[in-house]
Amino acid sequence: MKLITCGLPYANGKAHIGHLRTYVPADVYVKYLRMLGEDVVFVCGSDCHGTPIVVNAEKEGLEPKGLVDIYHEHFQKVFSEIDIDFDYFGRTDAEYHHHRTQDLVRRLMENGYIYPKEIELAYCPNCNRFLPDRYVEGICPYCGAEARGDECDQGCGRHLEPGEILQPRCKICGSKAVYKKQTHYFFKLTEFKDFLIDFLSNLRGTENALNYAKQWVSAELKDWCITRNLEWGVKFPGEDLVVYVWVDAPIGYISFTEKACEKIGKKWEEIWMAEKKTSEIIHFIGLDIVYHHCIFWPAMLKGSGYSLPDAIVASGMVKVEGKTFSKTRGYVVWLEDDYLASNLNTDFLRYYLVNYTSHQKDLNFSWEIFGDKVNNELIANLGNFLYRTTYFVWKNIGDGEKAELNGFATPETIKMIEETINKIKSSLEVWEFKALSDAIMELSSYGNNTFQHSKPWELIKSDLDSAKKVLADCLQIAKALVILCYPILPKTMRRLSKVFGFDVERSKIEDSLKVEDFTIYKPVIPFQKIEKEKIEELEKIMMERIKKAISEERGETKPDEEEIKEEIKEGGTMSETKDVSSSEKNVVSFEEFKKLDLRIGKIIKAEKIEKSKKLMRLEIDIGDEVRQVVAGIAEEYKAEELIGKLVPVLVNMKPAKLMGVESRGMILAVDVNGKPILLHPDKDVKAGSIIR
RNA sequence: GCCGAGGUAGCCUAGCUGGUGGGGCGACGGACUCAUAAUCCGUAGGUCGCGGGUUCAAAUCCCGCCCUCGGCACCA
Repeated sequence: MKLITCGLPYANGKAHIGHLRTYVPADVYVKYLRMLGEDVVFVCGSDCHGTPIVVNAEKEGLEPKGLVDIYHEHFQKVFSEIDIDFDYFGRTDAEYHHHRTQDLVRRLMENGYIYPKEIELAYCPNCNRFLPDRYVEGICPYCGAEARGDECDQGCGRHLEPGEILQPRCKICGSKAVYKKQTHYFFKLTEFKDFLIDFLSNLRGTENALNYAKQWVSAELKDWCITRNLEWGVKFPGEDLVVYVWVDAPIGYISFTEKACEKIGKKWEEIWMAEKKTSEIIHFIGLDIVYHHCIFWPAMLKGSGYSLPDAIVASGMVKVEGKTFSKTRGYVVWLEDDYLASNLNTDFLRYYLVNYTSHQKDLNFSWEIFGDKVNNELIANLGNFLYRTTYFVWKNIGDGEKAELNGFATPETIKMIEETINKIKSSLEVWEFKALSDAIMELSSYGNNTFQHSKPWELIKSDLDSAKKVLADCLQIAKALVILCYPILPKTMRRLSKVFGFDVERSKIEDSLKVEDFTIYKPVIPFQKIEKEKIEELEKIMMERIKKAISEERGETKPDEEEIKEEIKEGGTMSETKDVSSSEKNVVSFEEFKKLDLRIGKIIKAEKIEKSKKLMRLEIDIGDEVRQVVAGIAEEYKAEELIGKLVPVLVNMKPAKLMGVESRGMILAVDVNGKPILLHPDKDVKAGSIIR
């Protein structure tokens, strides 16, 4: 038995193309395994806990559950329309999931892997409560950017542990938060280091995932705070706390498997209980959650006696129109509002996602390429062959109802199909769905070739027997294609299998090799071609969204269409192209220059920042005030020699924090191979003198 | 800066135990008409990121460098 899972969608926003980048290949994989006779369980579900959901629900005037209901239903609907057929699509706020989570946590406690520790947490005196990570805003201790309590989302992107953030403020009322002590619980991740190194060396999956994970484990591991102050979530046993959402979310793989097995009559213990395990566990995830699946998750499972995953398959990132996927910047394709609303065949999208590039690589989604691929590959090659073959037989051999062809395929044809099947099998082993679908398209091409060169339209007039021979070969290929394409194009192939008088959903791969007589019922046109206008319409929708996002970002000027097209062509974001050098554009207007507040400052105090290699804390007199500036010059200059020196200062530099020290301004220096050389005015001038 | 993954015709890619660089899409020309102007045949298009080296022979091995993407790090 094999268990296949997909990373859980967070029930806080709508489904977009990024989700499908993982789910479609996983579904394709599952459908092939089933056709190959494997016993498969396929599960997924909504990730329902965590602060963002609580915050958003509050914003919408809903209970968390109410918000989750909306998105849970949305995801289910979208997945079923796109023929992603999970055996069970659960939700982590369900009772059975809480039960499983608590069981796992208890086992970890019993085995001594969880310990309490008093930590300082942000507390809002005004709201009179502890602030969960996402309710806190402040300064990232690593890069100095504005950050959320759990993650430096604007700056360096680092995960922040509770209590790490500097200058915390309450996100709800905006007032300054204070630190208060409270006991939380930690998972001894550090004890699993050796285990993880060993585990990862045996883990299968895509290299993109495994390489990352190995890199992380060999670096420093920290114990992991697994409790939070929140009402919404799985109660931590014996405390008025909730387990961290990243602890309970993956446990959904277990709890959803239980429900799935209940439904289809299998034993979930054979999958998930270490001592009873007889099955394989394969996780399909996005590249962004490799850390959780390759580090936290196996350690949790190991520590609690559950089974370990056998393979982690990570899909590459999604780009939209050549740009990094971004909901806020408008580079996104919404499944319901964009794709499903367009009434395009959902199989088209499945084909694109599977066939554009290797599963591990970044996938670029562009409506223009989409239209080209569908019209020129899917329809012109595959669709055309299926239709021309079945239609020709039905029209020339049949009696209006159906056509019965006495004729059998030749061994050469069977061999060709066999080769295709072998390619499919070997591609599945390494999760290469592009190679797989290319092999199928090759078979279709071979079919077109056979048809074209044998000229049945001429033979039928002179030599009916020869014509039938040719047609039998073509029909065999066509029927094989219906079967072999089904996992990728389920909707279409279900329809087409009826033309051949069988149900492809119940077929096995080997059925495509079965040589038999054919009966063809009235053919259907496999795919509807995509009109140019449709593509333009969809491009326009995206364009409008990007335009809106840019104007929101800029605050005023609205970019025109040409500008965006230009920008898509060039690559690089709007803001990047604005100030990044590209010969002509690399010209600064006087207006722009005026924005810089450059002055001469006098260094009145200097001291090296402890524990830092390069950083120097400076106090600089800039005329009307004394500024604290951090500069990376400690390797080149000693504190004593800096006192009294006049240096150029960019006064209105965005403030930042470095090594926990605030820096308000930036001193200018010459860069010689990365080493700073300070600049001094030619004559002695007053501190605060303007530079221009 | 460090660590990964990459850089092969306009785009997606195969080839990476070394031996005259394959395929698909697009472009161009032709053939055909059963077919959703689909198909089939042919042509053009590549300094295989750059520079060295090993070798009779390198996209393929070694060294250095550049660029892209992702992760990490004390960029101000």
